[in-house]
Amino acid sequence: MSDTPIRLLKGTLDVLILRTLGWGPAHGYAISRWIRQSSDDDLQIEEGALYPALRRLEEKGWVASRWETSESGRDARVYDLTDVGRRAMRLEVAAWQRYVAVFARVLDARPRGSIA
Amino acid sequence: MSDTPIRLLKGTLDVLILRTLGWGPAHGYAISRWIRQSSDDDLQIEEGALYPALRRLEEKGWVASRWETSESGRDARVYDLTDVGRRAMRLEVAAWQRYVAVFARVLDARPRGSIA
DNA sequence: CGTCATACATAAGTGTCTTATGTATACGCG
DNA sequence: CGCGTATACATAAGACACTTATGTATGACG
Repeated sequence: MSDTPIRLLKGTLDVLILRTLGWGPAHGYAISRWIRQSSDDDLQIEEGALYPALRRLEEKGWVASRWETSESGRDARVYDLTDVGRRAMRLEVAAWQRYVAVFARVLDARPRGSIA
Repeated sequence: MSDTPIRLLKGTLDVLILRTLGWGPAHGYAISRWIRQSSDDDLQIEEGALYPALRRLEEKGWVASRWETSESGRDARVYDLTDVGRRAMRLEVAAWQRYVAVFARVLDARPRGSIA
């Protein structure tokens, strides 16, 4: 949409990945592509952020991975939400929405008189 | 509101400070208090985050500071938006809202079939 | 006169991002 | 057949902005 891709705020990538995997198993490249496409090219996930993030999620037990070979013969590591991960996804999405709501409260708040 | 204060996402503090100073000059402690109060105690700004952030904003030329002594005799460093800072505030608020909108697009997007 | 709220400051540690670099395969095209 | 592009993964180095911990100091209140 915009001319320049938006810079990711640190700590906000995991929920995007989790939500994406909520639609079904996918490999890293496909996750990245889905986020880019569904954001209308506003979000470009760098590989240097994506793969470490997938590792972290796997270490937390929220996703599981396995190597697969597609019909075309290409190898790819396919990620899938675990049961814990699916619950975490819902919690993380809710946490993000809470964050947004809290910010809206502060940004919209109007003081009576001086705040100092 | 919640039992535990929300953890700040990195990179999201500046816009809160700028918006707060948009209501008028204030010293650090008052900025922190205003953010806490207007967020209904959800956001607690740590001093280790606040003062470095104010320094950054001053180095960018978005805020200016001066030492003042209140009627009670206490010294405090009072911050105020510069003209550039006031424009930056509007841009930063808009950038945050854009970020939220982009995230909503991704989180709400529904694939047709598999994304992989 | 002790404790709490106010007020500022900085160092050390942490985590997650960007940038840069490397490897390797499939596919279309001329 | 050779070449560029898209696909696919991985990691190191660096930057940056938080948290945690610590320190100093004053005013107000009981």
